[in-house]
Amino acid sequence: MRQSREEKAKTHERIVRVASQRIREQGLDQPAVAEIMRAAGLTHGGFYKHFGSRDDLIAEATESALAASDRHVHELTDDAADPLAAFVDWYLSAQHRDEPAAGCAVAALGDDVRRGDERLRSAYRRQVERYLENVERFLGGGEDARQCAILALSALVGAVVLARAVDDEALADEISHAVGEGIGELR
Amino acid sequence: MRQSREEKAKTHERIVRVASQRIREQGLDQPAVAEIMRAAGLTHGGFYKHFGSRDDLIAEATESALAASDRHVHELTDDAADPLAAFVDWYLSAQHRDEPAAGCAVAALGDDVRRGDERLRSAYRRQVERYLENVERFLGGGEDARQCAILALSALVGAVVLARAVDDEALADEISHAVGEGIGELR
DNA sequence: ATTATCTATAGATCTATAGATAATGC
DNA sequence: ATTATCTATAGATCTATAGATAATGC
Repeated sequence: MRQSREEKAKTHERIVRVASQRIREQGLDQPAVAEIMRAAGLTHGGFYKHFGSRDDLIAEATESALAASDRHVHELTDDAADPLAAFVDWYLSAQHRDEPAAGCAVAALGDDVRRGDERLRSAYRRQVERYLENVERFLGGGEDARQCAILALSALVGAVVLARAVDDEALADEISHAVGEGIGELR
Repeated sequence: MRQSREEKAKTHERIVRVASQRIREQGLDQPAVAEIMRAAGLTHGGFYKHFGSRDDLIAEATESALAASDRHVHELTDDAADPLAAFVDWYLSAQHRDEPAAGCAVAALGDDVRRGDERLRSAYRRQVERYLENVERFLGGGEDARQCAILALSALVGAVVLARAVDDEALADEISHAVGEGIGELR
């Protein structure tokens, strides 16, 4: 059953990708090693030839999930006529709200990262800073652009956290809509 | 070692109070029954005379934590000259940021409640609605007061989630300050 | 007699490791 | 010969239960 080194590297990446989705959906503590390996098409025994510990995988998967957010922002906005609108519309969309596994790790993992170690919190901060740089640029870089960017990002993250947690889709829609309107009026 | 019924009711409340602090600090999954009981000054064996299951305690503790937020808002604002400022200043304070165990459960448990059952998500929604009613009232109840209240609450929750998760106190302070300024300009 | 709490433990689950298997690459 | 993955399991931890203990309240 042994595979080549190239195959092993692909396997490693597949485990990380599966884990980065699972942690956004279930949190950092919930997905078991065996479950992640099964989802990656493997048994749990080989896990420790890829990672020193479960914590190592979780850290790598968290970093991967956060980096994916940054790539996604650039894909959405690099060629957009209105990059701020493109970013905000995605962030507040029902699809993003309903698919945390494929969405922003800053919104999906905030509470978990707070309780995590330095590596997790540092990666989280770096993605927050990248978001702020992007939103500041979208806003045109005026005098209070950074303050506006912080307000906008906080409102976006809060809106997604609230919209996902409440058990009322009409309220979730109302929150997303109101925050979208509010951010539109910031510039 | 047996105690009276009145004592038992007090014990029950003490377990719930301890649990409501632990879950805000550590999340819904982390604190073990034995750990909560130890923190309440008991052994784990008696737990199931108080609660049908661990999930029952977590649900009761979540409801208790959310209700505590509502009481706290009223204590802060009922006699305040500027209720909105009193609420926002508390919410964005370094003390609130640094003591999640005693703070707002909407910010501390958003990601966890999303993954939780109907009872948790319903209690969460009710507290979100109570927050919105209060903030709407603080804003004077104008035409777009509800939309402003949603924007303000989202920004507050997002700011606390971000400020707690990043590993840079200067950035955390900057986030809190910027969101406070931004909300001040809403009215 | 009842019952609130305690000690002890069964059963389940999870991380991590040991040793076997089989394909790679010298 | 090396090593990527597999099967099997040790050791730790957690929920939930069983039975013992001792204070309450009829």
